[in-house]
Amino acid sequence: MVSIKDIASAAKVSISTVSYALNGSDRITKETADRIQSIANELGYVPNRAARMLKKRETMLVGVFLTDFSGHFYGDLLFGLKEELNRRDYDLIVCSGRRSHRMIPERAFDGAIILDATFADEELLGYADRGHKLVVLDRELEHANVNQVLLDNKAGATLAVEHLLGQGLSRICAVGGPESAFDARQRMRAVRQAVERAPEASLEELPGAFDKASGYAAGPRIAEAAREGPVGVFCLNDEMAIGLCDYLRTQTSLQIGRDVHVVGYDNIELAQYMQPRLATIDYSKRKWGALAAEQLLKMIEGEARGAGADLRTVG
Amino acid sequence: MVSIKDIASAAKVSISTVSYALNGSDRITKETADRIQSIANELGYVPNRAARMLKKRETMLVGVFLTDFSGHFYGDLLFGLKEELNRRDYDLIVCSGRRSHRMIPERAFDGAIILDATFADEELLGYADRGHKLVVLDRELEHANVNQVLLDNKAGATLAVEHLLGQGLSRICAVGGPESAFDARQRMRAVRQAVERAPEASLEELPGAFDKASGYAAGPRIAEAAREGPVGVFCLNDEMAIGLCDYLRTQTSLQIGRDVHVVGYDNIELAQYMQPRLATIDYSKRKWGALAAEQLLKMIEGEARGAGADLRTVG
DNA sequence: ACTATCCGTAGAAACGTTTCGATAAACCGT
DNA sequence: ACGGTTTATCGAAACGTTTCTACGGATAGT
Repeated sequence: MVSIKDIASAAKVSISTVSYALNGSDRITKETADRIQSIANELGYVPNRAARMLKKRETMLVGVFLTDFSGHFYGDLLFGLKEELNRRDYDLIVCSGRRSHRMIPERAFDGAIILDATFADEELLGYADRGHKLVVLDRELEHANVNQVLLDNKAGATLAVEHLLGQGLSRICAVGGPESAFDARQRMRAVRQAVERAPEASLEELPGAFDKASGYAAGPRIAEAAREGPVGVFCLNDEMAIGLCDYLRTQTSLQIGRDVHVVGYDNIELAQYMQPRLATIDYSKRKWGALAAEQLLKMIEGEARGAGADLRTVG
Repeated sequence: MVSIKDIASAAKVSISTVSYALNGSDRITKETADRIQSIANELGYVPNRAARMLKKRETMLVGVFLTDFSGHFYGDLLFGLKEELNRRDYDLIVCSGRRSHRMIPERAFDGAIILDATFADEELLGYADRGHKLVVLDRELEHANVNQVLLDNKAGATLAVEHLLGQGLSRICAVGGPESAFDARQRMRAVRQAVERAPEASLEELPGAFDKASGYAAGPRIAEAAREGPVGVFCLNDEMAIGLCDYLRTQTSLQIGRDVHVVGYDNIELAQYMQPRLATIDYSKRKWGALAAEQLLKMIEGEARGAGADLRTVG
C-alpha cells in the first residue's frame, strides 16, 4: 500500500512536506504542493484512516446504535442524521447488538447516538464519565457528556386520545410499552390525564412491549370489550397497532373503524399502506435525526475548540 | 485515557509484558498475567482500536453498503450477516452514501459487502485491484478479490409467471427494473422464456425502477389492459407491486385478485400486511446474509492463513 | 555589506499498540 | 559446579500519520 513515505521519496521531499501539502497548509509553496498532489494521485494514495485516527485522536465518525436492524422505524431518522453529519464532514456508522457497544470505549468514533434498548442507563453513564460524548434519543439521562433529544410524547399521546374521544368513543383502551421505556411512560401518563379530563370516559390499560406480538396479544381483551359497543384503542406505537389489526381481522369479525377504532404512534412507513390506513401520530423523524446530529457535534466540536487547540506561548 | 503504558508502570513491568499478558500469550506466567489483568480492570483499560488497527493491519470490521437506509428490504439480511460475522469475532458496520465509499480504500474495514447501486462496477473493480476484499450481492463481477452471492432469479421469476398462468391468466404484464440492475435483467429474461413456453400467453413489458413510484406509474396502462378481461401482473420487486396496488385501489375501481392479479418479488415485510396480502416470491434473506459473510471471511482469512502467518525458519 | 527577518522545507517525536529478538535468571543433568 | 537449555521478562522497532521545532537560504533594512 502506498503511503505518504512513498510520495515523499518520489517527490524528493520530506514526509512532513508531503503531509502539509496534502492537508493544504500554506507553509508549502503552491508549486511544490501541486507537484506533490499530482504525484499522490498518480500513485493512487489514500490516507490510512487508522494512522490518522491514532495521531489526531479523532475519527470524524459518529456511531448510531439501534436495537435491531428491522428498520421500519429508522429510515428517515438515519437519513436526517446522515445528511447533517455529512454536511459537517463526519461519516455515519450504524451498529447493533451488545457486542458492538465496546466500540464506544475503544474510541471507534467521536461520539454516539443511542436509540437502543440494550444499553442500560448505568452503562451509558459509565461511558459519559470517561469522557465519551453521547446523545440519547427519547430517553432521560442527565450528564455533562450526554445530550437528550426528546419528543413531545405528552402532546402526541394527548392528541391521540382526543382524536378517539372526538369520534364519540368514551371507552378507551391503551396498549402500553415496556416499563423501562421512558417514552412509553410519558405517553401513558398523558393518556391517563386526557381520559380523566373527559367527563364520562373510561380507560383500560393493557400491557405491551412495543412489538407486533403484544398488539396481537391484546386482541382478545379488546374484542371482548367491543362486544358491548364501539371502543377506541390507542396503541403506544404503530407496531402494536398493526399487530392488533392483524388479530382483529383474522380472528374476529369486528370491523376496524366501526367496532374498534385504532390509533398508533410514530407513523412508520407501514402505517400508510394498511387497509384502512392506520391512524397514527406523526412527527418528523428526519428533523429528529438532524437535531440529534447537531447536539452531538456541538459537544464534540465545542470541546475541541474549548480545549484551546490554538493556544500558544508567546514572548 | 488509560493506556497499556499506565498498566505497565502500575504493575512495574514492561509494556510488552502487559501486551502479551492481555492477549493471553503463554510467554507470561499465569500469576503475572492475572495480576496485570486485574490491574487493567481496575484502571478500566480498554484497548485503543486505532492503534491496534494500525499495527496489526486488520480491523476485525466488515462494512456493508446499502443504497439507502429506508430499510424495508434489509432487516433480515443484516441480521443474518451480523450473526455470522459475530460468530467469527468480526463486527458489522452499516454505511450508505457516496461519501462513505472512501472508507474502503482507507482500510476502515477488512472487507465490504456491496448491495448498493451507487457503486459502479468499475469502481468496485478498482478497489479489488488494490487488494480490497469484496462480496457483491446479486451483481455480476469477476475478480479474484470479489465473491458474488447470487439469487436464483431465474427460478423465482419463472415461479411467479407460472403462478399467474396457473390461475388461467393468459395476458401477462411485467413491470421491470433499471436496465443497469443485474437481477432485473435476469428476472425479465426468465419471464420472457416462461411466457413463450405457454401456448397462448402474451406478454407486455412495462418500464420500472424498483421503487413504489414506478409501480404507481405503471397503473394506468395496466388498468387499461384490465378493461378487456383479467390480467396478471408480475412486478419485479415488491416495492413496485405495492405502488401498483396503491394506484389500482385509489384511482380505479378494479379489484385486486379478480380483475388484476399482482405478484411481487422479495417478500419484504410490508407484503404480508397488505390487504389482500401480496403474492410474492420469497427467499431466505437471513441465509443470504450469512452466506455473504461466509464468502467474505473466506477471502479475508484465507489470505491471512495463506500468507504464512505461522511460517517460521527452523533448524 | 552585515545583521535581522522571513519563508520553505526537513528532522524528529509522538499517538498506542504488537512482536521480534535479546537478556538475565533459573533449571537440568552429569 | 559447570555448560547448556529453558523460561520469564524486557527493549526497541515498526505501523502511517501529524505537528512542533530547527535550519538554511533568500530577502530586506540600515
